[in-house]
Amino acid sequence: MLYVKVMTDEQLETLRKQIAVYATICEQLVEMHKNLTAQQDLAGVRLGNIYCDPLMTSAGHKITSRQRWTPTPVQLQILERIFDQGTGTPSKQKIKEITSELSQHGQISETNVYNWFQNRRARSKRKQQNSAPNAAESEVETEVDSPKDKKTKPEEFHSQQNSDPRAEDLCFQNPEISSDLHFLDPQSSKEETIFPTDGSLKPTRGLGQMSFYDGLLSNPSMNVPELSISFYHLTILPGS
Amino acid sequence: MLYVKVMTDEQLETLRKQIAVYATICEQLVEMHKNLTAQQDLAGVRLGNIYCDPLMTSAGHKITSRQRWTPTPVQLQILERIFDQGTGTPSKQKIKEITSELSQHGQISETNVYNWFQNRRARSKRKQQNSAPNAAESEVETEVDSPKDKKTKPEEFHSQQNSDPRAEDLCFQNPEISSDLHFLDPQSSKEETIFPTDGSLKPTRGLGQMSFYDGLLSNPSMNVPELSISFYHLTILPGS
DNA sequence: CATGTATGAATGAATG
DNA sequence: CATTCATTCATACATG
Repeated sequence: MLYVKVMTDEQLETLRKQIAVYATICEQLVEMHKNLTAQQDLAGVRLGNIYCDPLMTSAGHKITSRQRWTPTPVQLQILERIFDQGTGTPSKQKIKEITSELSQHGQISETNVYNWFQNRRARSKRKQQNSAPNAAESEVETEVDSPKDKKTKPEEFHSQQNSDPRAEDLCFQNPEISSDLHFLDPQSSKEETIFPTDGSLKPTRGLGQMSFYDGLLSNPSMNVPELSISFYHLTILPGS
Repeated sequence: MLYVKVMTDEQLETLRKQIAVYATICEQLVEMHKNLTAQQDLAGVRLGNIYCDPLMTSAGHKITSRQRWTPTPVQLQILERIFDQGTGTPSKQKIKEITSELSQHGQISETNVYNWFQNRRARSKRKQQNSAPNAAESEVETEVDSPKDKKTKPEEFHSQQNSDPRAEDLCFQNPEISSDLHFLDPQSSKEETIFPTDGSLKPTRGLGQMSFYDGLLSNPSMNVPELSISFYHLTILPGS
């Protein structure tokens, strides 16, 4: 069963504007901050580091944990990008290069990179097979910026929705999805995107724990993540 | 002919996350600024702030909280039983079977089952070794448990999807706002908003703490908007 | 309404 | 690669 969200143009427009405000705010904030730090230089605080967490309480023991490597936002971004480029074979050499590059954005080892790719691929695959059946016109799946979305897959709907669609008048009965639903051809005509930018930030998980600078100021391009969501065009034909 | 935009759950989720990043960035910037300024005109004034909390506006929509799967009593019971049977290896195939069975007692997916066993085993083991080996010198290890750091993290939106338990029969659940798409089932309107409008998304964060950015954030044109876009729920019944 | 706990999920690393 | 383990995160839920 296909299951989607629908927006009117008006809603889309609103969303677009609202998000634009966010982008603006972020840019401004960053700009302001830069000026500020430029003035007094220091600002040593910056690399606040994540896991320090002085609030750890319990007195006595310090934060000794943290053995597991955790990619910083930038690193993750880069990794994802590389991953998307399809070069599914991170050769030994490649690994070294990547590691080298990523090390500029934080602690990292070749093993980390290796494992990352290993896991990324495996999970990406498993996720795919799990949501395969539902993919009617899978190609329509615009890349929504994402490589392979997270684990979230359209919950298995208990199969039994086999009964003939009865509420035809109110429903979208679609004997053949393609006949009732006309998606914009993803290839020929570009679909609409909220923002035309390339955007490729995958906020995989809370960023709160990572050094903010890793994600912003350390980033060469020093920019706020761009948003790029594409939508399908759904044309509703007068029901039968 | 009606004409609307369509989003899949994946896309919606991506959008949600991406926007969350903006919120996080704003929050972090504010936090950083706080640290910076704290160096120069430390302490003092800043506390004068009042918690204007202008963003807490909270339109108060009861965001449909459907994220984490929660096993029903029956399901749990079954799971436990299977677990006790010792078959520590819920093979792929077995998972399917179990899932299939449990689905008769409520929404559930293979992933859920998989995770459940994974966690069950792990925790079962940890508990065991946590109480048994006490005889040994536990020495310094006063707090074996999880550090449970209290780092103040920005809200993160998890939401996976899955959604209404029973949407198969109706097709278009439409929120009130648009009369555009009015041809469907007005009775069961289940509107969804991208974000809870309770302000948790805003860079606001704690109470009065931003002094420098107050102006910015308060600027009418810059004010972070309430991100609340409603979507229609469009369910496409499988053609026969 | 704040704080603590149980637990579903995400993910780095290890093993075959 | 395919699976599995271990650790950590974040939220649901119970408590005072």
